[in-house]
Amino acid sequence: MDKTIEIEQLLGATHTPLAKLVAAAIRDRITSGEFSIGSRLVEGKLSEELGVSRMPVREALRELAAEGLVTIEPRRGASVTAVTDDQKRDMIEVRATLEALNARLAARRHDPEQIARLQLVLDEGGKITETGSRQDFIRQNDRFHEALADVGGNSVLTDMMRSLRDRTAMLFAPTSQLRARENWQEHAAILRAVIDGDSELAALLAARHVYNAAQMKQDV
Amino acid sequence: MDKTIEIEQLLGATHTPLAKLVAAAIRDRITSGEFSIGSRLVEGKLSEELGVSRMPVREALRELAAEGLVTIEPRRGASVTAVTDDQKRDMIEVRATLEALNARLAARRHDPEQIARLQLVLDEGGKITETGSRQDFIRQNDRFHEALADVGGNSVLTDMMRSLRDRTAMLFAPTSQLRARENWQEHAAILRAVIDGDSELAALLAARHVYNAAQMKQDV
DNA sequence: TCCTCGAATATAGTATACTTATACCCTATC
DNA sequence: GATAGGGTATAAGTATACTATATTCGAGGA
Repeated sequence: MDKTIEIEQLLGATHTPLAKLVAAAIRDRITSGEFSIGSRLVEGKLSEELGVSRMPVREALRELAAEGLVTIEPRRGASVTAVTDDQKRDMIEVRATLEALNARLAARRHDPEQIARLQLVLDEGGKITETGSRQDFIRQNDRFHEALADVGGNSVLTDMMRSLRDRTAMLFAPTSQLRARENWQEHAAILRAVIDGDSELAALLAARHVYNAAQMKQDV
Repeated sequence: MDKTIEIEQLLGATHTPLAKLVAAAIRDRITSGEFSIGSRLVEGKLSEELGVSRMPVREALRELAAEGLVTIEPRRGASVTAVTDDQKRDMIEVRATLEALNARLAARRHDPEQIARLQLVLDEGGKITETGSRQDFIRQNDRFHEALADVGGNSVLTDMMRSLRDRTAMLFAPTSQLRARENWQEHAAILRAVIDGDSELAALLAARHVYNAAQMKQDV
């Protein structure tokens, strides 16, 4: 039972609540595809596998339900959320709108220090796009969006965008080296608009960026 | 202990999980101001008061934390979320943007059946504004926004708007009969734009409506 | 007098045990 | 042979008991 040992070590090292670690473990297994869409997540099974009691597992499942990754039906238990095509469209639509708002705010606030940090992330990402692994790219992509959210400076918006990013992670995985490069060029264009203080352009580019990354036709 | 009896009755009547009922009870006490901002919500105390064990209370607190109503610090427990002025501004900004998006979508989709239902809610609300209690008004207001979200037809958006509505409930309580009447006139104007299929006007009115309800200057 | 260290208490985190509801399967009857 | 009803098994909901950590208050020394 590797997972058990792993969690116990983590428990010893950190003071993080078990539920958080369990949630992370389950989240991993879902995003990696080990738990396929619609499969049931039984509290007892998971608690045995992870070597903890049912309570932390239960809490973790509720947490993941709040994130939208799992669905809980009363007296029926938890299962991996099945995302319909409609819901995908909905999420992307909202995400595009929120990213646009954030880009607009970022261009307006125009905080030099945070923009410098964003520039740094962008430059790093340029290299990673060429040489790094897929995993590295995804992580750096996340960093860029997080940094851009910081420039925007709206904490509520930041949280919501992060949540949506997590929930759409599977949909947005870059399909090719070409798409990864395009993706990063779009980031650069957004940053330029932010630096220029061109809020409308920044908003437009950010929205379009989401649709492009989702490889969907934008019907606005 | 009235609350205890109340909950037990509900438990007998419905098959809703206790945690849901507990969450509702705590939510009520927070929004009604009985639990003031920043006050600690101790699991043991609440479980005693409500006549249930700590587990449902614990789950309820996590649920409320996910909604943003309470804040949980590891090993420190839960407290009523203190919302800073900055965060209020942030929430209103995001809410205005999302309501605008929804109104735009509603005007585009233009579903006659759902629009008819919305019209019904609007008409009812007109009467309540004049004769009903403050509580009735708040409930009807909620119904209108929920119905408008249905017309928009984006489920993800609907959930997010509901969450934001809950979190900003205190900020939006109508301060006067005059404001309540204005509020309802704004609703009527939004509906008209939706019926006309004028998506841009609907979006503009919806955003402005949020800022007006929050009694904030709109700086867009 | 104030600061620091430690012990006691309060409270969150976790485990285990018990209760209740749901689902599935088997049997009996039509 | 099919369907309805009951019984059993499985898993969620809830309670209680135990453990670990944080905070508070008091005592002792600087």
